[in-house]
Amino acid sequence: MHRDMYRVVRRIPRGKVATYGQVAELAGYPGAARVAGAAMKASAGSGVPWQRVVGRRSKTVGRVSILDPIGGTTQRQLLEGEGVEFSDSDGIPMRRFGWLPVDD
DNA sequence: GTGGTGACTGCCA
DNA sequence: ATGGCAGCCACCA
Repeated sequence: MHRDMYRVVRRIPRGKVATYGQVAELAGYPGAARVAGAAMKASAGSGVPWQRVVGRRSKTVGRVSILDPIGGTTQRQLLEGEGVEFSDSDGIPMRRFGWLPVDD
């Protein structure tokens, strides 16, 4: 259920980001990354910090950043506002801003 | 109940 | 390193 996704997204710490696949898995739908995405778009206005959920290959989705086709600009703004830094070459340095469910 | 679609991901060319 | 194709899972028609 989308609610499960929301629950997971909501527990992402401020200043950290998670991938769709990660959210899907934690929500109880391993491999259903696409579903997570669908849930995100549906979450618009649901008070869910969807901006903290990004695609693992956020840099190469058909030649462009996946963060652009959507409300990419808005999302980026929000994330930067939380302290997440963007790299022009790698998008978001998951190595540092990737959310680890353990350091919750 | 069957078929098609998608804010994804991973492997192959 | 970039571009394309196939596989996944849940939801809507």
